[in-house]
Amino acid sequence: MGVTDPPAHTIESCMHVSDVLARVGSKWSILVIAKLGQGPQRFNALKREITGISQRMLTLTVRGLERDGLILRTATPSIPPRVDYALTDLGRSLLEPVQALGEWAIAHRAVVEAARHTFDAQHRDAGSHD
Amino acid sequence: MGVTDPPAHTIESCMHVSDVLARVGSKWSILVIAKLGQGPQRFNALKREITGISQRMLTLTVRGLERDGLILRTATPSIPPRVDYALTDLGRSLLEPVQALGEWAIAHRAVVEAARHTFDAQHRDAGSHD
DNA sequence: CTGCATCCGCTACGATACTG
DNA sequence: CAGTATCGTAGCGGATGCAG
Repeated sequence: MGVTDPPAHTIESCMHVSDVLARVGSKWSILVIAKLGQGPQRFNALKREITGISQRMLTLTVRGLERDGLILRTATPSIPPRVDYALTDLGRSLLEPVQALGEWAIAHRAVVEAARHTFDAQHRDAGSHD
Repeated sequence: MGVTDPPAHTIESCMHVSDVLARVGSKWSILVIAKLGQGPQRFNALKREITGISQRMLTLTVRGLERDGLILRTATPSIPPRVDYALTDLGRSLLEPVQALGEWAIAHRAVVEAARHTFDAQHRDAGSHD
């Protein structure tokens, strides 16, 4: 097709970025990736480590991650069944930019919180009197 | 404060990262940030450029971004009213890691799609036939 | 131990209409 | 032109029970 290779990043490209960020943006996803970044983990190990996650969410999260080829699911057909999850090479490569964003988050966390506080304060009495 | 850079990334740190990624992960957010990265834009201009976004979502997105100090809202009290949105310094600093992640998305887009296809194919007849 | 299906509630999202 | 309020929908997310 007549591909109109754009000189810069198009909205279309941003769409794909949105898609990835939507997946990575799911709070549980990066927690799983971060945990798996420390080495392969079993299902219950992940559930135990990631406080607050439900079994359903963990299942859906790992399946989504596996579907995207970010993690590898290794099921051992034994009794009791053992399932290990590990980052793939693709997942590890994703870990880098994610960590970069993570460092930004940590570095500017205070600024963002302050901005929120300021915004909140300005909107508490916006249009109101004392 | 005692910045004793932690030995590794803790779960708690990841929580904050999740928070930021949750905001950035909202597909509309990065589109707005990307658009604003090209220069200040008016409300309708953003709505026109970002195809598919509703007025409600744009308002909410822009307000959330402003609340976090990522963008600056400049309202001109005239008839008709004119409101310009522009990236703050904080927003521009966020643009860097986001673009890094964006390049990852573009670079590995095909791989992810292939992984999805493979996963989908394997699960279409998983457990079926011999 | 792991995974899935169901029920149920909640919040996020989209379209419309109205105000300034 | 910019923004808000309301309504309706739909997908997300949590708890439970069951199956391999």
